[in-house]
Amino acid sequence: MQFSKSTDYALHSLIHLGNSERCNNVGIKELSAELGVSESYLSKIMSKLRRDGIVRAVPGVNGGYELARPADQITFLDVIQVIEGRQKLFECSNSSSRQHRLLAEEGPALRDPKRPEKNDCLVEKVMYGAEQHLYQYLREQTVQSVLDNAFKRCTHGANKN
Amino acid sequence: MQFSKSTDYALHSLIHLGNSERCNNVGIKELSAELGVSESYLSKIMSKLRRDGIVRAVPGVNGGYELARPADQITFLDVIQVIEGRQKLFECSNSSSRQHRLLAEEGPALRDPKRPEKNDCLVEKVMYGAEQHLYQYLREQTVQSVLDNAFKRCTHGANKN
DNA sequence: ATATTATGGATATCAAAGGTCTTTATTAAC
DNA sequence: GTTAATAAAGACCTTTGATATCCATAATAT
Repeated sequence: MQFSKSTDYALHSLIHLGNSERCNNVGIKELSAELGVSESYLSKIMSKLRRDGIVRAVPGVNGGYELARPADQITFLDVIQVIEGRQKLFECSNSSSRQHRLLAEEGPALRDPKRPEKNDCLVEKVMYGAEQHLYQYLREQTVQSVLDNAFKRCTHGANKN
Repeated sequence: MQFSKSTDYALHSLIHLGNSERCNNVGIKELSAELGVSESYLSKIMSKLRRDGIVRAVPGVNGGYELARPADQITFLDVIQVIEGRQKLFECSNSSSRQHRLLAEEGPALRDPKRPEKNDCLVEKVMYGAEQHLYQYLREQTVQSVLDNAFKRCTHGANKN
């Protein structure tokens, strides 16, 4: 269970965009040189980010990418969900097994006839909690907060001058 | 980014073991029938759990598996780390890129010569935080707590009698 | 001894990640 | 208008990991 390299590339690209001057598009050449990834592969990732409204892109001479909204409104969760997809972190693969009938048994009379055997898996419930915890944290982390951290370290170092 | 089916199988198997009588081994036949997975595949997963000290196994007639320690001392994190491995959730793939030299630059004089360019990635730092949050939650969830939940629901339903 | 059960190795299959190349569409500058 | 630069999209390839099966071996109770 690991985040993909694509997520890595996407996050670093966005940080670079957030760090460069406003109203100044950054081309795929610059980005790919910056990250050490091929232009063709990185451009696929940027296209995904564009389709999801994270960045804007203009083709043509002097074209390139820029953030589609302020850096403090682009969360890590946004980026991760674009790149990794939006499936649940965990899905029980055998909801109809005997174990679930036993563990989830509350007496047939109590069963809601509208939701026959959905969401009965207690393991899934726990893991869904894990997902919510993780997502809450990732929602609080933004492109801007990373830039702020970097800046803090710079000025901290510059105090000596 | 999703947990594997193997993790699913492992967790459900452990819950079944925790739910069955003490001093009574459960064979791979019973487990695989319970979960609807092949014996050969599930046995590989159980072997992993055994090598990591989560379950005990005895071969031979009437052999099988049992929990190696009390169910409240087997956390979800334990199981996940055995099955999914212990790599970090996120590893920066380009720590030596220009971006990191820029963002992590605190002035050459401030650099710790012992740790030249390790752990300089701010994205990795954020994601490490995410990992710690997730792990903290998963450490609090045990095989026993799932069984308790199931039991609570049963007695709750049985109140009507 | 024999039947039963777990273990480990070899192998097969399939999907997804990671990556390249080519063609097309769009834009600025000349 | 032509051209050079740039993003977009699709076809394709390779590698890797998850999932799974099968067989031979070891251990154990009866």
